Amino acid sequence: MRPYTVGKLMSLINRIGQRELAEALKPHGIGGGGQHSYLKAILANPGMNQDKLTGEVKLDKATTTRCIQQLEDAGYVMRTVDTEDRRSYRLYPTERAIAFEPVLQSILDAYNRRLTSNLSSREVEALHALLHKVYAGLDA
Amino acid sequence: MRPYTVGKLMSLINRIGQRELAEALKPHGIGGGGQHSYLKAILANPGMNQDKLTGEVKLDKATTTRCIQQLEDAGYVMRTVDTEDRRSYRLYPTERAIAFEPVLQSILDAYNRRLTSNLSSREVEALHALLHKVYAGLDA
DNA sequence: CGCATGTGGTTGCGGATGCAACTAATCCAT
DNA sequence: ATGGATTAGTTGCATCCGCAACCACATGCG
Repeated sequence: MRPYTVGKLMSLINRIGQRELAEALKPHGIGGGGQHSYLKAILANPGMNQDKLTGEVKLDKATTTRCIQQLEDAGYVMRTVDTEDRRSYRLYPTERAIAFEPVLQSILDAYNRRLTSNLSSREVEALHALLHKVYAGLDA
Repeated sequence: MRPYTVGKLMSLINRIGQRELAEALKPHGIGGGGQHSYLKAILANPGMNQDKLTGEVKLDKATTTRCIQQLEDAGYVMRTVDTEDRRSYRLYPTERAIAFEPVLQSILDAYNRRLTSNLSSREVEALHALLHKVYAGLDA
């Protein structure tokens, strides 16, 4: 009675969800994938360099380079060379990004609500805790 | 330090998991992504055409074309033109695929066990049920 | 019949992402 | 200090995937 495994379900949910989220962000000039994660991290922690950011977002540093490039082109992020270490950049949100933050948050909230629209708040909590455990197991 | 959202957790888990699964399948000439899903579906239901298969696996029909192509090249799948409808192919597992089935199943089982290695069997059940609900909500 | 419509499958294109190789700057041990 | 590791970031290449345009065959309606 279980047509799909846990792995397959996550794969399906994720693919559908990512597409919907990308669709919601597109009108704001923000591409799909991790871009919104990067922007959120920069808003929460201005001045970070790309390496730290890569660690926050848990993607590849090459992906970081490309997403930051796109966010910069879209006018959400500014990069300045770090005078302490001229290999690295310090990343800051632009005015546009700061003004956009509440909108971004509302889009992400709506997305997470949609993901869990079939679940009671107790179930959401349970799912969250279980996924945390799963992730902790993989990370090790 | 804010915790990850449900959406982000699924994204993280899925990315790590897909990579590991692809790694486990590579020695057998099976690429990552949905390829194993297609092979499993063909083994379970020989003679299907690609359209039905696309529905089973829930991916795009273009992706089906490419994955079947790869499975055929790797010697796991044979295609014969359907004499009833010459537009479509009937898909069959090769001897190699049939011999491989138990191995494939063990790899997928190991993957799902690894995903849930931090969870009790009761928790696995709960996670499974919750993901089903989430998926049902998205599908609608 | 014959053309319009529908359907199975393929291909072109673009986006996302990881790995590996590379550049430039920094750090460290001698 | 100086050469070898290390580190921040970039780029090339490969894979995966969806959408849309397209082709060939099938079906249905007049």
